Amino acid sequence: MLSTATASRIEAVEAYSGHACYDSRMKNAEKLNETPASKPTINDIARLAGVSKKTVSRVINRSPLLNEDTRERVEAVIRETGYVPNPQARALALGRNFLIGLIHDNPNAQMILNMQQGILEALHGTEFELVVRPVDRGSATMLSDVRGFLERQRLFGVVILPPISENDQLAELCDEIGCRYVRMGSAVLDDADHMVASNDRDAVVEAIRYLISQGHSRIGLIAGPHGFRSARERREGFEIALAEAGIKLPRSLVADGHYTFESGIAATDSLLDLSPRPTAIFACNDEMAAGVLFAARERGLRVPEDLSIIGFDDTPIASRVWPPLTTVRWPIIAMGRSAALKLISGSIAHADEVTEPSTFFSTLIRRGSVVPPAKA
Amino acid sequence: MLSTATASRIEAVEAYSGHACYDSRMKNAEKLNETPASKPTINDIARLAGVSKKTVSRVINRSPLLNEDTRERVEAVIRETGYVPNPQARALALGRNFLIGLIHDNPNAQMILNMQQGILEALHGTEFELVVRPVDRGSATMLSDVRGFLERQRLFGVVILPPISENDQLAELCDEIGCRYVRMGSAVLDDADHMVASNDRDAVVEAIRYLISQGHSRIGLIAGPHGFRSARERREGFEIALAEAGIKLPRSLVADGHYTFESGIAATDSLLDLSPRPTAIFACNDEMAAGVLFAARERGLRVPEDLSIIGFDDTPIASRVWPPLTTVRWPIIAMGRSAALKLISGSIAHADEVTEPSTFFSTLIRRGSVVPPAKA
DNA sequence: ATGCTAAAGGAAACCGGTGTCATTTGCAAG
DNA sequence: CTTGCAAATGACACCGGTTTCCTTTAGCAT
Repeated sequence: MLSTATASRIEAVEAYSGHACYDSRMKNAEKLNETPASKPTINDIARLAGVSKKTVSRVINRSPLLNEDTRERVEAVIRETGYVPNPQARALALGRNFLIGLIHDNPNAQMILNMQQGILEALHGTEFELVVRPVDRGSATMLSDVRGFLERQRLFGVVILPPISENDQLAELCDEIGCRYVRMGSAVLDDADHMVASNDRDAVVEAIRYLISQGHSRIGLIAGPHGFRSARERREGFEIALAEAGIKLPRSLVADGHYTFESGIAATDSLLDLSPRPTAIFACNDEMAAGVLFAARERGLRVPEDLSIIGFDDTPIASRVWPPLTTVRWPIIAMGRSAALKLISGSIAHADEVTEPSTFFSTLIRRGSVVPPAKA
Repeated sequence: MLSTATASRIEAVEAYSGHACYDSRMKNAEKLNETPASKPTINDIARLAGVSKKTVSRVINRSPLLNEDTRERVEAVIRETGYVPNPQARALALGRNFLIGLIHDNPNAQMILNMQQGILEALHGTEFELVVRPVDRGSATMLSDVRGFLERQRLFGVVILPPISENDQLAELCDEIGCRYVRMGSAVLDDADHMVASNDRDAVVEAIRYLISQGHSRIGLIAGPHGFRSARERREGFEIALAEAGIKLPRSLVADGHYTFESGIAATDSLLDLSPRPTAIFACNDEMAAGVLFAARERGLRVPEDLSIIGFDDTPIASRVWPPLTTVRWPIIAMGRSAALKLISGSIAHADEVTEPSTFFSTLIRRGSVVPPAKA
């Protein structure tokens, strides 16, 4: 008798040391347990419906092998009790979670958040939740970090955002672990089941054609960072459009950028030092385009009269500066939604035969930053 | 014998109907299972170390009741095998997940993302993951949505972002369910364990004092939406600063805004229609301050010569417009980190006695959008 | 030596689902 | 009237941890 009391005390200490969280809320939780209102389990449903656990499980999972009467009886009990299956138990039994991971290494907040929004729209009403996971592309342990994350959490699948999505090793890792994945990108990087792409190159061709149609021929380019697929695609679009118009430009009209505001300023400074200077600049993203505007103002240049500007992404900044920037909009939210649907289709009821598109098209948004060049 | 084969086929159908996901990757997963490399479980560790499951569990949970020899032996096996406890099994046994939820209803992408960054910094290296959950504050089912989310997922805790954090019912709901929570806010809304606050009011007092010190006395205010605590705090700061300087302004110098760019433009239009018009405008966030700048430009006003502007938040837009905006910066990332640490401290090893601050201080960032007013 | 206690560790139940396999029942064919 | 087979359902083990409770062992006073 005494030894029993002792043992209890011991284990109390043990528990305390384990996860020390004895605050006031614990008491509330205990009270909750006392009430009969604690959540019903599959056993409760089985008992109330007079069937076995397995039958309830079959109802939950829409097994076609059930008698209609049984199904309806169980469903009635489920409705009455408000029963919801415990996702942790399901995850354990299935060896797989109902979590979708979002892996990104991108500095563009708006892009990530729009992507999240699109994914969450697709996940809404399903049992899936979204887990975010930023990674450090520079880190030597990046791959093993992600591996640990995927293996430990046993995610259902992941959406990988650019630019880290361009890393083929990451995709291979997912394959190896058996984790579904969808990569977002500026061009087709993988097969249709694993990829959602925008057509950056075509969009840039359209943008540059527009500049040319307005009479520009000395057009500067602020490129994206080396090694980024989006940077390559956008630059190729630039070159294609010039080539088809028969315009040949000196190498000096192409400046390097890093997709940052500051790099946009620096690149613009070098471009505007040229003589004759360009009458228009295409920056490979809006951050840099905002830098172009900023740098132009610092020099007292008027935009668009003295310099036309086009950006890429249609982030909020593009419409908030003065003048608002002409830019390329790509359907981030729709792409996020599509990526998530690709992952979970087959696991959700109403998604029979829905094939999500893999390529999305961007559009040129014409605002006030482009006019014909001043007569020289 | 035949009936066995039949049953197998039946259950195969059953499984198919349940979660239909028979693609090529399934095969990979099966192959993985065949390899001996499949993840070790607590049973493997127990066997290899020659102890019981419970002892391994005690090692994992740092029970003080263990013999040092035993602990070291088990830890050695854990290291060798690279064993990591299965979070799903733990979640099931403990009745609680190792997931931190982020509940928000905010349109400000940069704020949410910075907050995520701060939280993830705190979570890094722990077993916790971050699950994001946007809610619709207008929706009638908001509370029951969140309830379902919390109960189903059995989250360890949640961080609630403004403005939804100001909803007391939400906090009560967390209490009732027994889910830890921390609310972020512009003023103290709850006790120190459940709250991380910035001092918006004081920050605005400082900003307005600065305008006054520059010689401004006709200062317009673009307020935030009714019902937002941050809007109230910032407005009070405005009034306090004017009162202490003995400045009395007509009611017409206060315009309503909704924290959006467009509402900033509209409010500015009404303020600049006044005669005499204000020489400075304080907008309660940067989005609206950008709207002020935009609207001023549309009228051909020079900023800052004809109109000084101060914003609030120091979002990227503040430094990317021309002229860059003087604004108030609050330490979002640090606050996010602190919120997460408040939640998990006690459950992580190295967090003994660390008490996280509950109030954070904002600073005025002086850029180019404020100069003394032109002599009238 | 004996008895008592505390420390250390193990056996088995449990968390709430799913998978495997067996059983019951109904019905058509032989 | 069996026999054979499919449909419907159930019993039970299992997923990988934690908790409860019990046993073994060692140390110490009597």
